Amino acid sequence: MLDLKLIRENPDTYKAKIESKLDDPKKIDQILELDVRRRTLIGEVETLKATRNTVTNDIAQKKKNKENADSLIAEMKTVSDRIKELDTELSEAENKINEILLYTPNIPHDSVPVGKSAADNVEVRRWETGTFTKEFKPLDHIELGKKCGILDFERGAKISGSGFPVYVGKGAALERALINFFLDTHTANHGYKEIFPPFVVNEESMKGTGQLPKFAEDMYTIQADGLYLIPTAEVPITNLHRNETFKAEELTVKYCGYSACFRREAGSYGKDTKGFLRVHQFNKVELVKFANPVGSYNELENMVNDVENILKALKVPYRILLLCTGDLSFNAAKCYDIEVWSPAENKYLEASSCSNFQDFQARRANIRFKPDANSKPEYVHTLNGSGLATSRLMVSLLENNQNADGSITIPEVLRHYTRFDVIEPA
RNA sequence: GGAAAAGUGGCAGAGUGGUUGAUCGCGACGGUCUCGAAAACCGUUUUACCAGUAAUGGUAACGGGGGUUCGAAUCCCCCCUUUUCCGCCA
Repeated sequence: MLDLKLIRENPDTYKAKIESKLDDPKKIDQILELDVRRRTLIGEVETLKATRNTVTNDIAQKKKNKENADSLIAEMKTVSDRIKELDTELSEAENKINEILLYTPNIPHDSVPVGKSAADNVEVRRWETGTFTKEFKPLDHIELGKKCGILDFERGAKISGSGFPVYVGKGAALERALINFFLDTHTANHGYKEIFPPFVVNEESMKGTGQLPKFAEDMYTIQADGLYLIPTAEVPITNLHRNETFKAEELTVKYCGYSACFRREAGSYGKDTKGFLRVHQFNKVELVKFANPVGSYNELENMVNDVENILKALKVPYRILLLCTGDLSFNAAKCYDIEVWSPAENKYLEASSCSNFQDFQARRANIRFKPDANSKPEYVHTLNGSGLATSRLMVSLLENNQNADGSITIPEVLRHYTRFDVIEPA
């Protein structure tokens, strides 16, 4: 959520920034109009409340002296009625402002390139060691999965629906190995504290991180209990500190956590439907940071490096993109996508995005810190990144490590976890 | 699922319709004393919003939301959370 005061002070900047994010700058005008109305109403109603408060004291005094206060009471009755009316109008105006703000995206950081679509994203760097150079035509991950008997999309569709893959045998073990490898690396080498969060959260949490109200149709819901299946561990982990205030010296707080992720992917039917490319349930280890605004952009760069270390260790070719304003997600002020190479698709697949949300989520979720003992609390900056999602990484991993006979070589760093070196065709 | 109790300022804990934003204590902060510290003593100590350059003034907030009343921390209704007991399940 954006800061109403800052909007009031710099309306033109905000309009331009919103427009660069391909959203409607008229929202800013609407907010400002409602804000004027709101402040007028506040002036009126608070004046009335002030008189009521003094007269009410007079009434109390008269009653104490056994004097008659009937006329004052009658007078205050009409004042109170008017107050009630104005309060209603006021809360209507405030609700409207809030509603618009909840649907208004974060504004991009100045270092974000202006652009209209994914085509305008800027490639920052590339790491190609391990690119597929073998002498045969690579199979795609679906064919490999079938050949080796490690992935079962058909039975997944039978028991749950399409987009719910089943991992079998060494496939399941490999999935588990990846998750453990990510968590161990981030906790042991990168200084994150591990969290194993609930996979289901309440509405407040979904609002706090910005999934609600705008993206309600993307969530799986548990209607009877008013709960939501999480689309990412970002939601429970960021909300751990909802309505809390950090001490400055506690920052940066760094968490990593595994969760299954549930996404309805409403409206994206027919797009990337093959195998793992777009699924309703997948596994992810998420990185979350609560940072002092002063250093938050350094923390973003560090987070990208943390993810890169994993890919380098796995010897998966990848590239880093800096997203342009038009491709930036609703919550983000700046975002890097990390894409892994799929030799069978002959393209890069998004496997991670690392974002700085600045105070956008912190304002919604009321997460603050005290710069020093005597100062007023300020909002922290929240950051998060996938470190990593297993499904698209699995695509790259299987395809890049396949051999001519259809077997798949396990990257060395994972063998300690899998306790096998190779997956043979079934 | 059933029953009971509780939810007040950083913490602890008073307060059952009228100057109560809220006694007292602890903590924190500032000061006196001291070479320094402790102790003691004095003082300060919530947040949000509105108006104002500011000093300051005003409004609101006692788990959340409604209601009664001229007036609600205090009365009524609904919800949430916590604790305890019973049942059920692991």
